[in-house]
Amino acid sequence: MDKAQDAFSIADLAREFSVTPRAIRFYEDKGLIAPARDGLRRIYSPRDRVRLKLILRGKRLGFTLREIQEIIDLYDAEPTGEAQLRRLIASCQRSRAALRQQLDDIQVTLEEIDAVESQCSRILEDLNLPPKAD
Amino acid sequence: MDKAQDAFSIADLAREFSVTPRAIRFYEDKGLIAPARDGLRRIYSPRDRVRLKLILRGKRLGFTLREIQEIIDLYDAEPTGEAQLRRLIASCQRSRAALRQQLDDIQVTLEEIDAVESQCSRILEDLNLPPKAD
DNA sequence: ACCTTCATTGACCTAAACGTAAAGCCCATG
DNA sequence: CATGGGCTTTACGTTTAGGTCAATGAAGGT
Repeated sequence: MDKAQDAFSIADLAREFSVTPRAIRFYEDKGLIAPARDGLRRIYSPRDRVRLKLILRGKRLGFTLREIQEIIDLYDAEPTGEAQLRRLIASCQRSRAALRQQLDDIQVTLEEIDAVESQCSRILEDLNLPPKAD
Repeated sequence: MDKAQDAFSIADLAREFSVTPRAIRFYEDKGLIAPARDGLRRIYSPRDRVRLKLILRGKRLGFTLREIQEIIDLYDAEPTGEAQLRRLIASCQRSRAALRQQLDDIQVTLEEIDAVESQCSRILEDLNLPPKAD
C-alpha cells in the first residue's frame, strides 16, 4: 500500500508548499508548469509536483521566474544535437559559477552572524555573571 | 604610502561594484546608506563603501532591500539593553536558519547540475568516439 | 431546488527595484 | 564666455511577482 498519491488538486499543493493557489496559477501563466485538466480543473501529477518544488527552490535562491523557466527547460530538454549539448554544458558551468558565488556569500555571512551572536552572548554573560563584582 | 582612499564619489563606487549611480541613490532613498555631502555631492567614506558591499551581497543572496536594511541595522546596533541583546540573538538564529536552507538548496542544485552536465559529456563522447564503430 | 464549497477566468491593483529622460548646478578649460 | 563633464533632483515609466475582487461553474449535501 503505497501512500504516494498520483494526483493533486491545486489546493493540495498550495497547502503542502505554503503558497497560494493564485501563485501556482501564476506560474502556469508564465509557462513554468502545465498541469492536466479535468474540464476546467487543474490536476497535478507527481511530476508537476516536483516541478513546483523546483520552482520554489529556484525562488528561494533568488532566481526570477524567467530564469527558473530556462533552468527547468534545460532539465527537460533531452538535447539531441551536439551544439545543443555543448550549449547545455556551457549553461551548466555558468549556473555553477553563480551558485558558487552564492555559496561563498552565504559562508561569509554566516561567519559574520556567528561573530555578532557570540559577541552578544559574551555581553549577556558579562551582564549577568558579575552583577556587582569588583 | 597606503593606497587606500578614504573618500569616494558615487561614480567611483558605481564603477567598482558594477552598479549604476541611480541604484546607489535609490539605496540611499530607502535609508540603506547615508553618505556625507559636500554641498550637493555625495561623498562616500570607507564605511559607506563597506555598507554598499553588504547591500550588494544581500542582493546576491536574494534578500529584499527592506530585509537588508534590517540586517544592516542589526549589525550597527551596538545593543544596550538585555532585551535588545536577546532579540538580536534570536534574529541571528533566524537568519542562520534561512541561510542554512539556502546552503542546502544550493548544494542540491549543484549536484543536479553536475549530474546533467556529466550526462551531457557522456553523450557527447558517445557521439564522437564511435562515429562508425560496430 | 437550494446552499455551500472549491475552482476557474479576467480585470485591475500593488510593491519593489530600478531605468530613463529632463533640467539645473558647479567647475575647469580652451 | 561658453562648453563639456560630472553630479544633482524631480518625475514618470517598467518589470516582476503576485494580491484582490468579481462573476461564473461544477460537485456534493440536505
